[in-house]
Amino acid sequence: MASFENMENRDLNRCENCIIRQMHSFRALRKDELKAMSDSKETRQFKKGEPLFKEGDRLAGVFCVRNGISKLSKISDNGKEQIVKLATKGEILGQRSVITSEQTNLSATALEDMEVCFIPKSHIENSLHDNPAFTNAVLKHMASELKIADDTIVNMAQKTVRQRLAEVLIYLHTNFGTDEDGYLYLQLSRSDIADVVGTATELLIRTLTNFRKEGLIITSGKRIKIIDNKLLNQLIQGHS
Amino acid sequence: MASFENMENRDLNRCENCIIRQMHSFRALRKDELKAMSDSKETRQFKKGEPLFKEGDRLAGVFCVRNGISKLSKISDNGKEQIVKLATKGEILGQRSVITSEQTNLSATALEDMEVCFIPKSHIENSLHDNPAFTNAVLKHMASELKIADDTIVNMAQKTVRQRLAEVLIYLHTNFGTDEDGYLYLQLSRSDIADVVGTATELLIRTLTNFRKEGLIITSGKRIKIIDNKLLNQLIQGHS
DNA sequence: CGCCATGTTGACCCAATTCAACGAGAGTGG
DNA sequence: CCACTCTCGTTGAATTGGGTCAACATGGCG
Repeated sequence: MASFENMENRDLNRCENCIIRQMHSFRALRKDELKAMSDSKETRQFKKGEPLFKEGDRLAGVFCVRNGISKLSKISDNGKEQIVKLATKGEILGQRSVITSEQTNLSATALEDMEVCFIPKSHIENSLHDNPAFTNAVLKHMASELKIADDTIVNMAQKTVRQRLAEVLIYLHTNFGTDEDGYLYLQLSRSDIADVVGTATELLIRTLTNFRKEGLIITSGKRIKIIDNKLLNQLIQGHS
Repeated sequence: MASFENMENRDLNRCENCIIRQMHSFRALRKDELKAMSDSKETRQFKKGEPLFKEGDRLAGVFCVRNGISKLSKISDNGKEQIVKLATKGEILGQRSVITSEQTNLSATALEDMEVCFIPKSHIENSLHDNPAFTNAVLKHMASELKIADDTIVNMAQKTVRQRLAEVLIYLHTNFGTDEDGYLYLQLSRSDIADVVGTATELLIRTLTNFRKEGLIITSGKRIKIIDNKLLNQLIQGHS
């Protein structure tokens, strides 16, 4: 019996032991909540390019990313895609729409092969109902998401494509890191980068070319390596 | 004694009786919480143009708008102001930064003479700590703010000034209504409208002029009247 | 080997910013 | 009361930034 419990404790597929949990509001869940969650959760695989859900879907639960990266995006009225956020290991997707009991506002698509836990929404609802610590943690998280979103609004409205690209490159660098050669780990397609920046693919490529000519970056195929972090950072602020 | 209590109940300056309260998450507060809040709240007046707080301030509490309208804005790195949100009667300002115990991310400025209740943050913190219904209400509210912000990101990134202006006009119409002549009640300055739309004042004015020529709106001084709501709405979506 | 998706470049056009000038109304002080 | 200034609205014209279309390269991948 003791050894059985031990085994269970070591099982990394159990939410109780999931390292991912440490990274976000699920940290505030009690043991019993985690156990129940773990018993009814479902692990799913998504291949690169597959949608986790689409804008307007009604979700029966939330997705907890164990591995891989996904984009959260929306098609604007004039038909162009805008990527609002990149979500990676440890992030919860679909939380917002479960909280408000609405349809999802954004689509989620795998940018790499992904491993994702699907957690039925009843668990979230129950915990929101009777675990104030959890609710508070979620609230804090949502508050900082809102801050980021507000800042993004200002950037989109006021900055040039050049500045926004510089910002995105640094974001990709600090959040997803580099491979052994110093190239950005996350290899987005040119058109995905354009959709993050909020511009056309052609202009995105031209701006990348400029950066290369100015010695700010090096490219090798689709891979990008940041050379002059400092100048890139200056770019974001002052005009030039 | 009985008559005294009666008087107190009718006193509209008491949070317990404040009509504003019905409009938002404060509805979820208990009577005792409201009483305590009411005893330590402070009513303040702000004149048109005065700041309630500035980006980067540390707030000792939140502001509950009783009357008047304010803008929440931020100066971008290249020095231009972007208005992120207009807040009116019944809205709570500074809530986000109190929740995350951070400096404010946005500045708040009165666009009209305002009457505002200042509520020390301890009340919010206490209620978040021991009134789950309140926390949930705040969470829901923040979740829908986040949705709005995400949509704004997409609009800013993908729509033209013409489309964004159409959107803002309709927003002003539906949220703040019109005077008896059908003109928009909220008379923003041209440069404030430009700061909401995210463009230069000159272009804003030109776009307004185009709308006038096309019979979509009428202007009289700074006042604006929407004539063709339908066409304006179509504009926002399809290109034209 | 050839196909299809993705990356790249050129040229053109429209959208948006910027600088400059001017007019009109709202105080304000003489 | 007028002249003054200040801010705000408005218009013109020049310039830059960004979007679009079309052509072509490149590079996995069946």
